[in-house]
Amino acid sequence: MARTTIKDIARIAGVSVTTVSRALNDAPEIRPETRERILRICREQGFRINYLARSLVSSRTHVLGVVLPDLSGPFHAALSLHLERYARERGYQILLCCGRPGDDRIDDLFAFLVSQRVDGILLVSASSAAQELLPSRAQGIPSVLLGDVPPEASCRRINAVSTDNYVGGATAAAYLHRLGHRQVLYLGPRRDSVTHALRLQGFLDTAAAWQMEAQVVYNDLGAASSAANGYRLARQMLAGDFPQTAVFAPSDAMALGVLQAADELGVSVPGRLSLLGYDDIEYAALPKIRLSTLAQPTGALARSAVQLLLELVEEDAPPSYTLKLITPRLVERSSCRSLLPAGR
Amino acid sequence: MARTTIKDIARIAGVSVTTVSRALNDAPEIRPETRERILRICREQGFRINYLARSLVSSRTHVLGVVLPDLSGPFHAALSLHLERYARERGYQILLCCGRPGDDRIDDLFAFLVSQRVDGILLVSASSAAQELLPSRAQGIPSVLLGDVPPEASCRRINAVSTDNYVGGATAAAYLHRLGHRQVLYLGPRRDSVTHALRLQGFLDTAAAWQMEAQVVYNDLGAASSAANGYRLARQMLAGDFPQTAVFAPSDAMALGVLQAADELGVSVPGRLSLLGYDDIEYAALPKIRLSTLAQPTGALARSAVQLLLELVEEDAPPSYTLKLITPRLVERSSCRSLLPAGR
DNA sequence: CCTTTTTCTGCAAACGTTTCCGGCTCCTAT
DNA sequence: ATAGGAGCCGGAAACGTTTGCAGAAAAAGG
Repeated sequence: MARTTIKDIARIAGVSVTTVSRALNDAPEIRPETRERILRICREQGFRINYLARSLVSSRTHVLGVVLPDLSGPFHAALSLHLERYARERGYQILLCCGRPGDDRIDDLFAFLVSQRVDGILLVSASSAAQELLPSRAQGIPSVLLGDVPPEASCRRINAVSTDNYVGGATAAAYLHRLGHRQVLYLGPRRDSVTHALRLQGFLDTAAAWQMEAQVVYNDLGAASSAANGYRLARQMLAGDFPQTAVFAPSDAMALGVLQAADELGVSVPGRLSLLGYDDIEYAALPKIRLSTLAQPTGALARSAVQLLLELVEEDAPPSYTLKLITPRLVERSSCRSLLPAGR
Repeated sequence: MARTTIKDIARIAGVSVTTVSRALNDAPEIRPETRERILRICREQGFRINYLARSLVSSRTHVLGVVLPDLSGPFHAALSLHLERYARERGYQILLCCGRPGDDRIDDLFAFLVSQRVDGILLVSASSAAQELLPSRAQGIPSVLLGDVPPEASCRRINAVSTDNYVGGATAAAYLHRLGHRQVLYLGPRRDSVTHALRLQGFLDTAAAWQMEAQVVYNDLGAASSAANGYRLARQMLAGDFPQTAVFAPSDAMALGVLQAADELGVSVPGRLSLLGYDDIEYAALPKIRLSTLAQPTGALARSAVQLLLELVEEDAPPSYTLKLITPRLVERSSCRSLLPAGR
C-alpha cells in the first residue's frame, strides 16, 4: 500500500531528499560516489519514483496524446505502432484514445487529455469537425494533425503531416486511365473526411482531364471505411448492370469488402472489374488477394509527426507552422487489368 | 502556460478551494445552488482539473496498464479495442505498452507502470519469463494475466482469464481427424509461449489418442506469429515432398502466410493440403481466403479480464485467485477438405 | 429564547517530487 | 593569511489537489 518514497531513501542513505532527487536526475552538483550509493539503495529497496509528483512540479509529463478514430483498421494499427516506437526513442510515452470522428466523445477526449496534462496532442485522421474543435480545446497544448489535412492548412495556422491525398487520388485516376479504363467508380469516400475530399478532388480532376466518366458513391453508413461497409456498398452497386470497368476504394479494408461482394455476385476481378485500393495494408499482398493499391508509408508518416510535435513541445522557438506532405506510392499487383491491346 | 486552477475558480466564485473541490466531486455536503454556480464558472473558464494532483493525493489514477507483445496482429488489435471499451465503461483509462515477450524491455515496462502508479496491470499473451517476473515487480499492484496462462495457474496464486488452449488444440486435432486426416503438421508454435505449449499439448494428446501422425515445426524466428513467419516456415516445409495432408497453424496471421507459400509453391489448398487456423481474424472470412479456424471470442475475453481486474482494484475483499477459461469455437469455412468418401 | 442538531463552508495538512537559495568545506591564487 | 571560488549538500517553498477537523449559520426542538 504505502510505497517507498524519496524520503525513505534519504533516511536510509543519511542524506536529504534534495540529494536523492539529484542522484536520480543525475544532476551535476553531486559527488559520483554518493550518487552511486544512493542509486544502489534505490535498487535494493525496489524504489520507483512517482511520475505523478514529478510531473506535478515539473509540469512535464512526457506523455503524448494520440487520438484516432479506431484501431481496428490495419492502417491505423500500423501507424500507432510506429508512433509508439518513435515516441519511445525520444523518451515519450503514448496515450492512445479512440474516438469515432465527429462523435461527441471527441470533445470529452480533448478534455481528458488536458486533464492528463499531456505534453502534446496528435490528431489522426480526424473529421473536420474534430479539427475545428481542436484549437479551442487544446488550451495551448502543442498539437499536430496527422493524415487528414484540410487544403487551407497552412493558412489556418496549423501543424500537420499527411500523405498527399490529392496526388494520391490523381495517381489512381491516371493509373486507371493508363490501363485503358474510361468509366470508373469511386466507391466509399466519407463526406465528413477531409482526406477523402482531397483524394476525391484529385481523382475527379484527373479523370476530367483525361475525359473519363467518373461516378462517385459516398459512404454514409457511419463508422470507418471498414471491409463491412465496402461490402454493403458494393453489394448494392454491383447487383445490376453497371457500366464501369474499374472501381477505386479509399482504403484497402474497404476494397477487400468490395472484393467479397464481387465474388458473391459472380463479377470477376479483375476480369470484369478492376479494383484499386489505398493504404497497402499487410493483407493486400496475400497471394489470393494481390490488391493493387496506393501505399501510405506509415513509418515515414509517424516519424515526421512525432518529430514535428516534439519540436513544438521541446523548443521554445518562435511559433511556426509547417505542413509536411508525403507522396503515396503506387504498388501494382494484379487486381487491375489493362484494357488495351496487348501489343500496346 | 499557467493553466487555471481550482484556486482561480475559488477566487472568482468567492468560495474556498475546498468548496470547489467538493463541487467537482459532487460531494454530499454542498448546497446544490453553490455547486451549480461553481460548475458554471468552471465551464466559462474552460477549467480542467489536474489529474496529476488529484491522483497524487488520492493515490488512485484510474489508469489500467495493458502490456502486450505488439499491436500488429489483428487478434491483439481487436482485443485492445475491447479492453479500452470495457475499461472506459467503468471509468478507467488504458495505458497501452508494447513489449515483445521475453524481451529485456518487459522489465522496464513494469517499472514504468509502477512509476505511473497505474491502478492495475493486464498482462496479455506474455511469455513465461514475463509471467515469472510480474509478481516480484508489480509491487502489490493488482494484475491479471490474459490469454496466456500456465497450467499450474491456480496453484501459483494468480488471476487469469484465457481461452482454453488445451481444448483448442484438442478440437483442432479432433476436427482434422474427423475429416479423415491421419498425417498432420503443427506449424509454428513458439517455444517460449505458454499458450502455444498448451495448445500443442492438446493437439498432440488428441492426435495420439486417434493414432494420427503429428509432426511439429517450432517457430524460432523470433517476433510474433506473423504472416511473414508463417510464410518463411511454410516455404521450407512445403518445398519438397511432404507426407502431411493438413496443417494447423497457431494463428490466422500465420495461416495466411502459409497460404501464400502454398500458393507460390503450387500446392493447392485445400486440394493437396488442408489448412486450419486459430483466432478468427477479420480477414479469415474473406471470400478468396475462407480460412477454417478456431475463434477466440475477444469480446468475452476482454470483458472478463477487466471485470476481474477491477474487482481486485476496487474491492478490498480478502484476496482470492480466480482462473477463467473460455472455450474456443470451431468455425468451418473451406480451407479444410474431407478425405472421407462422400457418402458417409 | 436557549439549546441541540443539521447543514454548509473554510483552514490547513497532507501527497511526493523539484528547485531556488544559502551554507559549509576545501582548494587556489594573490 | 585571506579572499574568492568551486564543489557539494540541506532547508523550505512550491506544484494543484483531497480531506479531517472545526467553526458558523440555520433549522429544529423544548
